[in-house]
Amino acid sequence: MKVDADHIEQEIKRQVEVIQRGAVEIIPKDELISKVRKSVETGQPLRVKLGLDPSAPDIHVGHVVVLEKLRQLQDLGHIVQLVIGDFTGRIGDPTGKSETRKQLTEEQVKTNAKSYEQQVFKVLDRERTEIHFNSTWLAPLHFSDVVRLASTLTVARMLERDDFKKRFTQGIPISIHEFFYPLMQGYDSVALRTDIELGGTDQTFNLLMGRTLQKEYGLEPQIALTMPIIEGLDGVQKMSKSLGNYIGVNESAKEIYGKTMSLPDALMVKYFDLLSGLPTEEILQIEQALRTGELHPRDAKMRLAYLLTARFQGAQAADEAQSEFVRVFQKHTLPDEIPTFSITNVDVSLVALLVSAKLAPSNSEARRLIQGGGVRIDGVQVLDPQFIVTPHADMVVQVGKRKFIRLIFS
RNA sequence: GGAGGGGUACCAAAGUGGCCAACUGGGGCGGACUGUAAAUCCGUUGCGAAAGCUUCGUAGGUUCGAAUCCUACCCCCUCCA
Repeated sequence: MKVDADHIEQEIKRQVEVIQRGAVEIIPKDELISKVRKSVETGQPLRVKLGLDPSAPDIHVGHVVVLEKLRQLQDLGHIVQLVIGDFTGRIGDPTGKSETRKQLTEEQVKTNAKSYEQQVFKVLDRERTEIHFNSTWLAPLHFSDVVRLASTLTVARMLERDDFKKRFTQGIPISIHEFFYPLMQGYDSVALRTDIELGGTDQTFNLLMGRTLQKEYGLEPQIALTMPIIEGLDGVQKMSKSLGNYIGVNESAKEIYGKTMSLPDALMVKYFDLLSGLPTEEILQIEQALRTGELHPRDAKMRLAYLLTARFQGAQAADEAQSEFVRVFQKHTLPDEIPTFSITNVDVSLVALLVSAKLAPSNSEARRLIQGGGVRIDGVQVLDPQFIVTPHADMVVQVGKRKFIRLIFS
């Protein structure tokens, strides 16, 4: 009897430790412990929610930080609830700070959901994942329900949220309906009886909203678990699609490898921590070796790039990407595979060729590239914007460091 | 409902009748240096081979000539109610 009790205590401790690792905040921690306890004692898995924006089905490694944690929870026996915010998406967001969010049709939502599944299961366990669409419970709500929902919050409370506060004080518009997004997300947790909700630290407010609303509806409040936001390729701003500083899990092995290599050194350890999947001790070793100069930062980064590539595109693709990288960027030889571009065997201006091969967006841009020394033919820099190309088969045209085409005759 | 301020390129921000395809900074792109890192330096950043053409919230108007002046409209912000 006593042995059993010890065992349970141990298991609780183990689970809480795993859940805690790498997390920024767990609000509140003692409730997490009691939820885990209940789950261990009853054998009832916890329901762990993650909301997804239906309009942007490209998962990047910033999301993976959170997915990774979800996976760990699954491995502890818990259940993941993926909520696709199709209702939110269908309303659209006319004031989205980056760009007007388009309203999505049902068709698009479906396609995007498929795409999510394909990507998300590179990390998550399909067997322990439920997929929900929040229109299921949000669409049938009456206006009176909505008002009731809204009445639980005050404007002052809403303005506690960082970006609202910032925009408010800076005089940047906030539409009333934006206040509903946190409410909707919180209501998802009510509908699904969520035990733990995950998100980046920028989601803290929304995650807490779930707690507030659950209490309001007489449910046990969820735990908010936040994970660090990872900086993108520029090393400064958070990784996001709209900033174009991301590494997507669906990108080609070459891209993933190359983009990882272009990360600022300062970010390496963080990436190792949150994304490599290596055991903590090993990461500490790498960190140490980097500090003492024992390990060349380039080699550490190559290791990281390899691990990430292998994770999303498989070991074989990672091998290829790595040798390709060495060949093209370290030895400056031609890449293994160069996209071909077929032309007829007549002289063309280099400018026209660059544009038709999509190596440059416009003639003017093409000319600038040439004058700026960014264009090579068969490895030889061409500086004359009037240059006329007399093509031969297998001629290689290069723009910048990474864009190549090989000519073939049609 | 009233009063005032404002909308300029990817972003921020100058420009208030010709010298403006539009200062400057950021970002992007290209080059040099490297480890496709960072930092630094250089070039470039509407289209067009060029003449030139289309751009400064939208639509009209005044003028030899407008981002700049006028009219209407749309949008944003602040204060008051």
